[in-house]
Amino acid sequence: MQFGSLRNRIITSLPSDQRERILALAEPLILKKHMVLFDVDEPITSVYFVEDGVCSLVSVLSDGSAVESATIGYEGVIGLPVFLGAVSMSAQAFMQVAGFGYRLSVPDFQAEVERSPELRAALNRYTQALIMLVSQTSACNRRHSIEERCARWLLLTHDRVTGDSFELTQKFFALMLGVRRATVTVAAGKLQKASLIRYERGVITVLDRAALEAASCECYAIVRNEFARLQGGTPVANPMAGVSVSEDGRSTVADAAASGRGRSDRVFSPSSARWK
Amino acid sequence: MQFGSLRNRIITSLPSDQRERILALAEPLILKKHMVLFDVDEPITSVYFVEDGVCSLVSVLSDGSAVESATIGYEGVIGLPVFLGAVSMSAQAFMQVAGFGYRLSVPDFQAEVERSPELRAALNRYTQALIMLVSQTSACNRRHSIEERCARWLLLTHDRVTGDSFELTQKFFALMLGVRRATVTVAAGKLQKASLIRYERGVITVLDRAALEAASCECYAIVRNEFARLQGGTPVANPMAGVSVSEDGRSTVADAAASGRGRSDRVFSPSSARWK
DNA sequence: TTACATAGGTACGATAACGTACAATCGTCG
DNA sequence: CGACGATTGTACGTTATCGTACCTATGTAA
Repeated sequence: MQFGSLRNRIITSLPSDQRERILALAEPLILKKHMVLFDVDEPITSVYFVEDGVCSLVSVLSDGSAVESATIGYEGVIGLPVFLGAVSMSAQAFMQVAGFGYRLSVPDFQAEVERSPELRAALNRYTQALIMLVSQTSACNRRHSIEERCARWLLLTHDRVTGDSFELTQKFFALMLGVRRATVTVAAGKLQKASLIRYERGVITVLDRAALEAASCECYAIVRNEFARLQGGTPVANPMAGVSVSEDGRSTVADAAASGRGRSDRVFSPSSARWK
Repeated sequence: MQFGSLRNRIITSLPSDQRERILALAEPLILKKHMVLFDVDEPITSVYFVEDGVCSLVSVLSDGSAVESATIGYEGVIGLPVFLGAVSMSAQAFMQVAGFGYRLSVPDFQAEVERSPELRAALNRYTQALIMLVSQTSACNRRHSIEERCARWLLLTHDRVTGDSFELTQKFFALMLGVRRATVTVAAGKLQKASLIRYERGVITVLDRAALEAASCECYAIVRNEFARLQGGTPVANPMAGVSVSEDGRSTVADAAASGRGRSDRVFSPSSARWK
């Protein structure tokens, strides 16, 4: 991946004249490892269109710990709060895996948003995708095992970087997943022993992507499919089809809980509480 | 709270002519308990402005379990995916605590969005608030104890309903927090023994709000303050100030992790990795 | 009045992840 | 070259929460 081979999905979705106008205004720059693109409650001064690499959006807790709520790569943009009318956010965005991208000053960005309905539409769709990503990650963090979440995270990252290797120490991996480093060592160790990945002093290599997908929870596929649907990639059959909603398409979580069948029950009942 | 005493923050933020136009188009309706406002991957046909009660946005997992990623009340709207250019979402929205609100058909809603910059701005700000809520909830779900999360959830709900009592069985409470019902029984039992709440056959009563705030994690205050900041309520000093960011205002989570000090370290180091 | 479903309380062994600590290896820099 | 920091691997006792089951109380409907 080199400068010039544009792949940022927001920018590439624009008509060519707008694309070129933005690129003329934007400053291409290397996004170094751990570079902070915006910080907790500090004014956002630039908006970044990632081309390569992975940026982590993390929520910081008062005990000093932090948990990743989203990863952002070439499919998105860093600085959405500006688009949404805020000047800052109670979260931090920093580069987890180094790469590069384009930087636009907030005034330039706002001017482009103002004059381009296509840009607004692309940002709106990305916002929707981000909400879905953060929601799914939230549920995943609560219910899925470390090993599944490791695999999910590696897949999301692999999708966003060039090649099969990227820099990531277990310390940062643990930070992202909200667990101890030692927990990551064990979980990633299992993936390593099964030859799905290789880990060596801060560099991780994906060896068997298909097996990694099998080792991950459904969250990866759900997220990938939603992004494809919203950004026009290749949609894949939703893995939740036939599971979360029964054949009549009217069943609900509320019903499943209300009807007294537990969370491991895979078939929901027909709805009765549903609004008529 | 009666029909007529408008308090939905999106609608009340609009100029009076627009407010009345929307209310003329909208259908007031009772939002019954467990009514499903939109469902996983099903087309969203109406947008709801909540006036009273609480709607839960939940992610459904393939084992049939579900976890709440956001609560929505009079401060927001159900159907944001439509505003953001999607027709459905891989999540379910259903009334957790009954109430009432206004319903707008998707075409009417889209027409209003089209002609009102103020509505778009309000929806944008709410979208930003929602992203922050979901992110914070995600981190909270991963790191905070059940008791803290119980308290947080009760406070968020208490803010959105009329009076100090509302209907909520432990089964649904557990569903929201992503834990077993028995776990909620124990955690809520502690809050009850301490006289912070009272629990009786599906009705929960907040007895000591101040103590409940003390029992909750910081997430409640962070979320409340961010909503106030974005929607023009009464901002309160951010409880994270001085914790997540050191005096020079340039410290980062990345640095805290990179510098070898653990997650329980409350002071972050000055930044060196930060972009220059 | 009886039967039944719903709601909440409790128990108990199982287990995933925790906090902490320490050792081994490797790279870098004085 | 030698010291030190960074990275990974491993261990051990602890703890929060799990899965499951069972009991009681209460409201509701036959």
